[in-house]
Amino acid sequence: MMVESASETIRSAPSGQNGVGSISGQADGGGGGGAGASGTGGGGAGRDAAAGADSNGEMSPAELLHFQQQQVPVSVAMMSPQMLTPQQMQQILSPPQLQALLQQQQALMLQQLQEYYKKQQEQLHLQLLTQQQAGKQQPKEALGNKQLAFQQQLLQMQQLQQQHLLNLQRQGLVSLQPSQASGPLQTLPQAAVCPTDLPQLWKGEGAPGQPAEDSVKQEGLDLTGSATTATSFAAPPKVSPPLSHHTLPNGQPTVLTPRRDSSSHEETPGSHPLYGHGECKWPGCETLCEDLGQFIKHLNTEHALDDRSTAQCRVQMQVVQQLEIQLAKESERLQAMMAHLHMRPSEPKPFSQPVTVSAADSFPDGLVHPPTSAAAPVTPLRPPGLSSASLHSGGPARRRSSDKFCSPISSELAQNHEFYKNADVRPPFTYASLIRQAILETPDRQLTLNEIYNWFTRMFAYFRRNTATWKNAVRHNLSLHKCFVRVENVKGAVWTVDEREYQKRRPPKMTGSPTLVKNMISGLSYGALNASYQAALAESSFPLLNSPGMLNPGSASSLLPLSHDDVGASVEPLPSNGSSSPPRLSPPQYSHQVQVKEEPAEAEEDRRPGPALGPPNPSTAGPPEDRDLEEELPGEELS
DNA sequence: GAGGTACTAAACAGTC
DNA sequence: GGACTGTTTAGTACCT
Repeated sequence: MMVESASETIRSAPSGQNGVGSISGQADGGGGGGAGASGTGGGGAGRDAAAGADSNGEMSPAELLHFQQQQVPVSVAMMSPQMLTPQQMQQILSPPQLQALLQQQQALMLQQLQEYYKKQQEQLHLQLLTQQQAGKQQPKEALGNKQLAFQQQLLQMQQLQQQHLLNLQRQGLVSLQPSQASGPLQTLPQAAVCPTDLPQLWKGEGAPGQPAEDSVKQEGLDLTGSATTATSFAAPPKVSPPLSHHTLPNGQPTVLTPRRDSSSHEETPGSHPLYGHGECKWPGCETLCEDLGQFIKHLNTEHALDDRSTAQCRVQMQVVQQLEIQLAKESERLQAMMAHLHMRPSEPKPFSQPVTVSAADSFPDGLVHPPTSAAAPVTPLRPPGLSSASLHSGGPARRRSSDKFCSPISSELAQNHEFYKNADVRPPFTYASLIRQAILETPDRQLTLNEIYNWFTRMFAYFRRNTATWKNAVRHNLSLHKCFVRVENVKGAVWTVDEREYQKRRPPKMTGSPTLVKNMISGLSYGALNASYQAALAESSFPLLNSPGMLNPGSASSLLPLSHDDVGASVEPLPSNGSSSPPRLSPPQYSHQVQVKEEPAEAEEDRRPGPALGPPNPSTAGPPEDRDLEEELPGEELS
């Protein structure tokens, strides 16, 4: 339960919160991004802060940047509360005293910080308003440039704000609780730190001087980090800033490594990972050092254990995390591509589509699970409609709600065939439905027990282990459910499915069950990733969902000749009284399902490499055993 | 809480 | 005798 809810949260986070987090949230600036600052910044105060601007309230982009850069050292100085280093304070003060002092400083710093950024926001808004008024007499290009400059400044300011808050966080002055932080505070922890943010982040505090063009370029790149989710600016939509959105055709943001890191990270023995090509590779430094000794000296002096270095280290940690997520995504993409290239072109490839899931989404427990089969590499993806609760379920998993009532097993399997085949994930279907699916997938609708076993192991990586358990369960289900009919053959016995019995054992509960409807809708939302799946559901599920009882068994079967299975079965209102339906009215599947198998299982097994949904074998159509079973079943139903 | 359903485990018997 | 197949029962858990 916890896992599922957590993963749901995570699932919604990557595209939404992350994207809006650091970058777009900033881009929103006066709007949503600065919830703390801009929320109160709508007024006209802060004129003194705008003293650097022209009397007209107009500022050129260069002036804006200059203004902003001038403000930075002041803010840094203001936000550096400690005359003593934290280490010194720890030595002097006792823990309670330190705690009290920290809390006091936290309150003070937060107040100052909020006031400062509030002023900044107000000033910016004022300038923007002034410029908008003045821009009525100006060409639109000029207005666009000024607005762009404001946006850029806003971005820079908010990045600096993040840096400062990061500093405070590192000092323990600000606790970054996602729910309590105001404004950019809460955006930082989940922020999608695009690698291209790095130069800007590093230099935001340490390197105030930055060319305007570089700033524009970097901010443009910054936005690509969240370009897939939000690129909204506080500016009017008319303004289309010439920001370069480097987005791949598949929608993934381009991962651009920082320039300084574009060089290889070769590390020779005796070298330092932060030293290469004669310069310091500390983020944002690039100080030239002639040799390693000079670099070490530089490292100890310039990058000692202080707040700035620690904050930069923390940011670097976030960068690494982001890169790891990116790596996970790209690995998934690679796996899907490889799977695609090794499959028949006509075969459904449910995971070749770019499923954007976060790493936490992919790995519910945060770990990379080794493959359980040497031949089956784990594809740690969650198929649409599969809740995380059903992933890696070690014990008895109850998944009735997501089983037959909601998800058509054939569609699910067709969609996620590769997933279940490779991932050690228990399929969210009952044994009965799986057995039935295995039988119905064969041309002659019959399987021996061993073939059922083989189908399980072939289709699901999960069933490649604990064979005794699940095979026992399969046998148990075959014997327990009347829907599975054993037909004796000369060479053995085969199992068939009595569709009527199968549907009979599950009374329609779809209507009037909020949970089921909810689950089904939820499943449909996942299915939206696949157009065909959605279309199939639209044809089958939704009409049934909207108008229960409108379909009779025959029409339901005609919708999906082979696999109307669970949708039809779960919705079809079978008569409670078995005698009310004509006993001889065989469902379409049942009419041709019983055909005696003439060939050994292994040979047939080899001819069916996958979930072949081929047409029934005409040579075996209409055997006499069909009649035998039909004569046998009505009596069973009438009993 | 009752009833239905599903899963797991186990015992047992028959067959090969 | 062992493996496989099929049946049955019991306990447990989940859901309605």
